[in-house]
Amino acid sequence: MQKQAIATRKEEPSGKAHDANVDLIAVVVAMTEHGPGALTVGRADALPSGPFELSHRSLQFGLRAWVEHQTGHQLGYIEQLYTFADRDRIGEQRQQRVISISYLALTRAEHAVGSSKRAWRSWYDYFPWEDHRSGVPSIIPGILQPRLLAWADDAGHDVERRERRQRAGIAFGFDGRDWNEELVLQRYELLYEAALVEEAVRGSELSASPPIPGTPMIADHRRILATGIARLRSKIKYRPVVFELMPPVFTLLQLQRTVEALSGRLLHKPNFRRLIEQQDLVEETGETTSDTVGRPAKLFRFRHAVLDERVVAGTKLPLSRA
Amino acid sequence: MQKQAIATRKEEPSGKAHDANVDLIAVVVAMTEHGPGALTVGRADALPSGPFELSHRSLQFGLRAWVEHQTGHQLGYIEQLYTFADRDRIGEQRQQRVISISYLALTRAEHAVGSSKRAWRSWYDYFPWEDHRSGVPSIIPGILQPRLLAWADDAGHDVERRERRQRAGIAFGFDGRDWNEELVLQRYELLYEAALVEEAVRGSELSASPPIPGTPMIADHRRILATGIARLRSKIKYRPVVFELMPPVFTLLQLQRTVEALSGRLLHKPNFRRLIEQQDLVEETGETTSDTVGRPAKLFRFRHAVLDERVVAGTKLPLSRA
DNA sequence: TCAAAAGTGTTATCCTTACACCCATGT
DNA sequence: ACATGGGTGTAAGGATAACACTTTTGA
Repeated sequence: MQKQAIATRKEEPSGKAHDANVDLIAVVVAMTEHGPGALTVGRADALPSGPFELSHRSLQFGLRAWVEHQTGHQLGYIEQLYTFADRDRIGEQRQQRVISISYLALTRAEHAVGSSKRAWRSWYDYFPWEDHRSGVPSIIPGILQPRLLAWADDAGHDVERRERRQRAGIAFGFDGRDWNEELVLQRYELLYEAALVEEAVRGSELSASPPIPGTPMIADHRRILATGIARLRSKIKYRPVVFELMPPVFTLLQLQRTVEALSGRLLHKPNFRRLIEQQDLVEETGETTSDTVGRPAKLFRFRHAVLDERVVAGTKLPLSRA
Repeated sequence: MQKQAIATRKEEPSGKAHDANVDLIAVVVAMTEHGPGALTVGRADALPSGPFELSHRSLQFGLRAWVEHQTGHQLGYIEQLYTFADRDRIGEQRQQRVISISYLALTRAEHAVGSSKRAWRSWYDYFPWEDHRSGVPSIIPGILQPRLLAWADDAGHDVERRERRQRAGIAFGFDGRDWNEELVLQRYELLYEAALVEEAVRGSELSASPPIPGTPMIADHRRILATGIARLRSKIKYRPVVFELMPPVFTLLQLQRTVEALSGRLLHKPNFRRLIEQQDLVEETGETTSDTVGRPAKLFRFRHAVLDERVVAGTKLPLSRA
C-alpha cells in the first residue's frame, strides 16, 4: 500500500457538503466443529462492527481493533467486501449519513485469546439452504420452491411471472438446473424480495405467512454475511485462501473437508488430491497421523513459497456426483 | 438492492468517534478512436470526482451526478471498485478523514451530451507498458527492465534482492515468463515502490533519475485507474460486460478489436468468433455492413435475454501467438 | 475379517488452441 | 488478380471427471 499526500481536489460547491459516520463491519470466518463458522456478537444476531475512529491508523487497523475488542480475536487475512451508505440515521434531527465498509477476514478459531467459543456460529444456521453436502437440503423442495413459486404467481404481469420463475429457478437450481454454490447473495436477495426472510417483513406487520427457516440478524448483517460467503466460495477457486483456515499441518482429507464445508458441496477425493499436489500448493512434512480409524495419512503443510513464485491458482472443485 | 431500516447498533464508546468526508471517484471507460479511453477532468490528470452529498439518493446516484456535472456524460453500467481512507486532510486544525469510494463505469463515448471529446484519454497514455497488441512494447526491455533490476540490486539483503527480482519478473514477464494482462495494479505498485513513477517522487526532491514514460495524475488517481483497468480485464472474461462498450449493432471483428483494446493483447479470430457464437451471446440482425474493404460482415446485436436465462460467462480470451 | 480411510492407475470426455483452407467484395 | 477481411472444418493437446482397484491401519 502506498502513502501519498492528498492534493487539493477541484470542488464545485453545488450542494450542502457534509460529514458522515463511518462504520466498519466484519465477516470473520473460521472452521469450527460445527462447520464453517462466522464470528458473531450480541445474541449471535450481529457481526462484529464499530465506528472508524481517528485513532485508527487505517481502515484495516480499525477493523482489527473492533473485532479484537468485541471478540478477543486476532485477525489474519483481510479483504474488503463492499461499501454502502444508508441515509437518515434514526433519531437525529440534523440529517446524517452512515457509511458502512464491510470486510471478509479468515482465521482459525483457536486464535481467539480470551473470549467465548460460543461466538462462532455455523453459516448454515443462517442459510440452511446453502449446505448441499448431503444432497439438496429438504428445505428447498419442501419450503422454498413452493413459496417462491407462489411469489412468482403473485406477479402482476405474465412477463414478470415468467421472469420471477426463471430467476428463482437459476438461483436455486429448480427444474433440473445445476446448483451454483456461488449465488449465495442472489438467493438471499430473492428470498428478501419475496418477503420470505424475517428481515424483509420486520416492522411492517404485513406478512401473513411465517418466515422460512434460517436465523435472522440485525439490520442488514445477514446480507453482508451472504456477500462474504459468496466472495469466499468464488475466491477459493482461483486463489489459495483455504490455507488461512487450516492449521499449520494437516492431511489432504482435512483440507478437502474444509473446502467442502465452505463450498457446501462434496468433492471427488482422488481428483482433489491430484489437483492439490499437481499445483505444488503443499509439501509433505514427512510425518503421518493416525488420529482416526483407517490407514494413517501423510501430513502436509502449505508451501508459502508458491505465493512468491508465480500467480497462483486456488483449489478447483472436482465435484462428486454423490 | 434492498432498502432496510438501520437498527441501533451496539456502540462501545472507546475512542473519539468523529465524522469523515466522503469522496466519490470514477473510472469511466469507453472505446474511442485512440483506443480504450478513460474519462478525465482538469488537464487530463484527474479522474472525475466529488464529495458525496446529502442530496444524493445513494452512492451510485452521487457518482452519476458528479460525472455528469463535470463531464456532461451519462453513465450506464457501474460497479464499486474499492474504498480507502486517507488521514490528515491538509490545512485543517481539527483532524479529519477523507473516505474515497471508487467506481468503475462503462459507457459509449457518444453518450456525452454536451462537453468536449478531448476529455477522453487512452489508457495507454498513462500505462504505455500495458499495450501488448503489437508485441512486447519496447519500453519494457528498453527502460523498465534495467531500472527495475537496478532497483532490485539496491536491496539491502540478498534475500530481498532475489525477492524483488522475482516480483518484477512475474509482474512484467521477464526471463521468458508469460505476460499476464491482469496484473495492472501490481505493475504500477512495483514501479511506484521502485520510485520510477512521478507520483512516488513528488515533493521529495530525492530522485536523481528521470521518471519513466507514462502520464502521471494527481494524488493517487493513476493507481485508481490501474485498479479499474485490472478489474475490467479480469471481469471481461467471466461476465459479458464488453457489450456495455459496444454500439447497439456491431460486427464480430469490431467486438474482437474492443476486447483486444481492453486486454491489450491480440486474439485468435476464428476461435474468438466461435466462442462468442457458441455461448449465444449475440444474434444476427440480418443486416450486413460494407464499411471497409473486404467481404461484407454480418451485423450482430447483444442478446440481452442471456442475462436472464442463466449465469452467463464473458468473453474468454483465445490468445494469438502473433 | 471387516470397515474406513489412504492412495494409484487409467480411460473417457470436453474444451481450448492451432493450423489450413475457402468465400465475398472493392480496387 | 490480389488484398482485405469474413468465415468454416478439423485435428492435436491438455485439463477435468469418472471408474476401478490396491494399501494400510484399528476394532
